[in-house]
Amino acid sequence: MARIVFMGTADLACSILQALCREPSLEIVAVVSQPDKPRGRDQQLQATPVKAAALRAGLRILQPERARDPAIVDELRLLGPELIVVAAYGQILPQALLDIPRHGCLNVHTSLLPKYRGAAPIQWAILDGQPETGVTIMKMNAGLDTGDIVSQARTDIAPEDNAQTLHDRLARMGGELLIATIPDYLAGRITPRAQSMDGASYARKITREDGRIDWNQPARMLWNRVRGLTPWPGSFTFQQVAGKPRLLKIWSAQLEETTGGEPGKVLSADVSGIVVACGTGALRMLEVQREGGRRLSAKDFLVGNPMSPDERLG
RNA sequence: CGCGGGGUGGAGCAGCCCGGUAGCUCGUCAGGCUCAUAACCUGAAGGUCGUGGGUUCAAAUCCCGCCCCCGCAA
Repeated sequence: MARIVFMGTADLACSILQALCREPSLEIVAVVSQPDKPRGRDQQLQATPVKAAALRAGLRILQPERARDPAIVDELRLLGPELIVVAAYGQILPQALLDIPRHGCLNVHTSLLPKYRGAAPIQWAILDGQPETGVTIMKMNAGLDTGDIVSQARTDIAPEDNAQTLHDRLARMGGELLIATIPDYLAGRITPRAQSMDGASYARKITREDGRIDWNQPARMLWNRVRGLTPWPGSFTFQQVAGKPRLLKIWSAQLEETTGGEPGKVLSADVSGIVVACGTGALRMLEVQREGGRRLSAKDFLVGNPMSPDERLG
């Protein structure tokens, strides 16, 4: 049995951890996750998804404030792992930590490296309108997602995909690929190859403001924005209600070939959706949610929240 | 106690501030009209107004507790 330490924090990492747990040839000697943080409406301390999963699995949990803390590096060294697997951990790991396992550290990254290194590869792949993306297993080095590639798997980005569906698919693929890769990797049957110099890009963190819809942009870009930022942070616009702007989140939409009308103008609003003019083309909003309200189909939304053609959103 | 919105027939909302016959749009059912329709007309069914208590002659409406949903923030 190979002794393994797992490091991860977000939901994605849970899927990876669970895949590792199902593998009888691996022994997970410890799980490292970020400290509990205030979350939710009440700002209460909450365990990270990975910590919760590790607790259920009865695994040993470490939650250092900083991974570069010498104390935690020493503690991990004492555990004597042959391999460390990292997924969506959220901190840069120091060389001293990377050097601990005999076989180094493997990272599961949800993009086809060297494209979309960094924090939000799934969202940016959709935002950029990429036809495909994938998952990469790499041998970590001190850089940000710059390690040598061990294995990759790709998948098409479908029109129906959003950041959630793609995330879930890549999480599953990542777990499967990792399980398939580890035996060969540990046996030395895989030679990691360096990432190509060109084609590299960086997927910076998404912020709430990225969700703001600018109706002057082409419909296709806004469509990608809606899909790429669902479910978090979500894209949003504003509707003027009684002279005050009211937040309106857009959960799903379709591209509309219709043209004409000033950007932001409502072209039609009925059971088939709310069509809004964009810089180029139009966007048909299918599911929306106003502040304080729940997520509704355009049909249900319009019943109690009238929206008239000529109205201007933004 | 981080800020804020909300829980009213099956769905979405109005009514609450200024207590006194529960309203609107949609859906459902029945009938009619139409070549036809997510169309139109007529009629009908369907609600302990989240929950517990209080104030009052009278509470969806005012006061207090509790549960649940959601936006911001993280």
